[in-house]
Amino acid sequence: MARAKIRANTHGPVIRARDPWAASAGKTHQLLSEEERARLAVLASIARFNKDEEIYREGRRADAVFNIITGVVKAYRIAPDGSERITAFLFPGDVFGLSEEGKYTNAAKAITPLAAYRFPVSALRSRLAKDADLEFHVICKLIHELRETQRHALLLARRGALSRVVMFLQLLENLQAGRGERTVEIYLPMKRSDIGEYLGMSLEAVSRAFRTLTSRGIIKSRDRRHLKITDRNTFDEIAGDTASAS
Amino acid sequence: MARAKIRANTHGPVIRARDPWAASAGKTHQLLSEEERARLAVLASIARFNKDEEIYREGRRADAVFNIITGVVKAYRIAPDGSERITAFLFPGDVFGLSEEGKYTNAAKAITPLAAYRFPVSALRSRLAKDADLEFHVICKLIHELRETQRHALLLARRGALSRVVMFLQLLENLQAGRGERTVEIYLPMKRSDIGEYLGMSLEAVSRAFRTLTSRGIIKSRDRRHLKITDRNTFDEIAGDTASAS
DNA sequence: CGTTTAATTGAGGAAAGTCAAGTGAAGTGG
DNA sequence: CCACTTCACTTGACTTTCCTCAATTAAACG
Repeated sequence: MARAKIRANTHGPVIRARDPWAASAGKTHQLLSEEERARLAVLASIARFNKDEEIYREGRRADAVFNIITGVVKAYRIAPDGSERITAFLFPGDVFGLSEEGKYTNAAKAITPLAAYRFPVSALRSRLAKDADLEFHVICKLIHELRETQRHALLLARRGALSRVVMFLQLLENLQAGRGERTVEIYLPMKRSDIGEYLGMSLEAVSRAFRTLTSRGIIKSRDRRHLKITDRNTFDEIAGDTASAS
Repeated sequence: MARAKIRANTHGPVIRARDPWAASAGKTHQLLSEEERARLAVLASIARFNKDEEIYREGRRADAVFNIITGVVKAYRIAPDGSERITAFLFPGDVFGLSEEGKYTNAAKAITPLAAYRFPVSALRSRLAKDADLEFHVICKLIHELRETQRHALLLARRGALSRVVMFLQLLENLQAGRGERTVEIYLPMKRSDIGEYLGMSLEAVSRAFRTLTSRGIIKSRDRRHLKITDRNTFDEIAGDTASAS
């Protein structure tokens, strides 16, 4: 972990995405060349946050964009009734802190200890203006994020609680695979309530869905954060789509 | 209508979005300069489609990107059980046809008569590589679309049918306002079933929601495609957020 | 080891989905 | 121009599902 951090630190930012044009079998890869990473690294400082530490709040003046080195972030909004809605979970290689009219559109909080590059928007903007290649990579990353968000919307359009949870597990599995990690076990870095807020359902419903999946022998959990898929066929059937696609 | 078409045709593509950095009071504006429009126009041909005509299918090789001149498009996917899920409605100034691994990620169909610029991806890519300003505008548009999609996800996370329908109407109203059209009346170019598929609920539920809103005196419909908001306070209250924000 | 926070489980009620029938609108052909 | 056919939409009755409230158990932290 410390090792990985130092490596990333030394070589500069990593932006992971799927190429919108070339075939890549669902794998994400690093978009930036060594040279680009170096040029970007000089703009950035490294920011660290503790678990559960707030990074920024919705509506605050957006002065920086972040790129995750290690750790997991949740992006969320507070509904007028005080409830939280999670819009995305962000992992190493992801970018967050995009703004609208100069203000952050969601809040962001670290849900694990976090290390991230911090880019002042002004510096980043002028760098972008001079570097068409880099701009192109930003476009690729944005298209990638757009797809992920569409996927989230697709998930939320699902009626059944089981479908949603299964799609969510698929999502995590794909992300893990995309980062090149082992996928025999799925790791859930977030709480049940966070899952519920991401899936648009109560945490009780999430809990019940896990129980149902376990009792049907579809998944098996080592502890509350680690589980294995023991019946892939039924799993994919509940998900209802051909897993790896998109 | 014919007039607008000719104007757009003469001057080239229009890409509407909110600026991610400057304040713009929720208004979208044209991102491209006259010069850029001219440079883009030479790459494009104009494609026309009839109402209900399919433009492309999910998974097809993505050879072109489109920019709407007039008309409305729905982007959708067919779920494995045969049901349709609408991911977005697209209006004049919007871009569609983004791909992943060289393939369209959704299908697209015209829901009104449609005129659109058609850009071959190869030509567009090489044009982009030479034009940093244009790339920047593409980035702005993508960020804008990302927000819209997040908004859609946020909408889908809502529990109540009324909330969803009201948020949907807000969305249409904002889009109309952003395009500079009159907003005394909201125009719904799509069918009830399309609305249902966008909102993740049955068309019956949509119908019932409209009835409830009408009977409570919150909206008043001239016909099935035109309605007015007669009680803005209650309307915004049901939507639950401060309307114009984001 | 005790306290706090996270997660599970159960019972009851509200809400939307499904099925099915009926009404209204639009487009077609005589 | 009108009758007929078709498609879009509305409305009702019934069923399923998940949310809410509340009580318990399990895990994490000092």
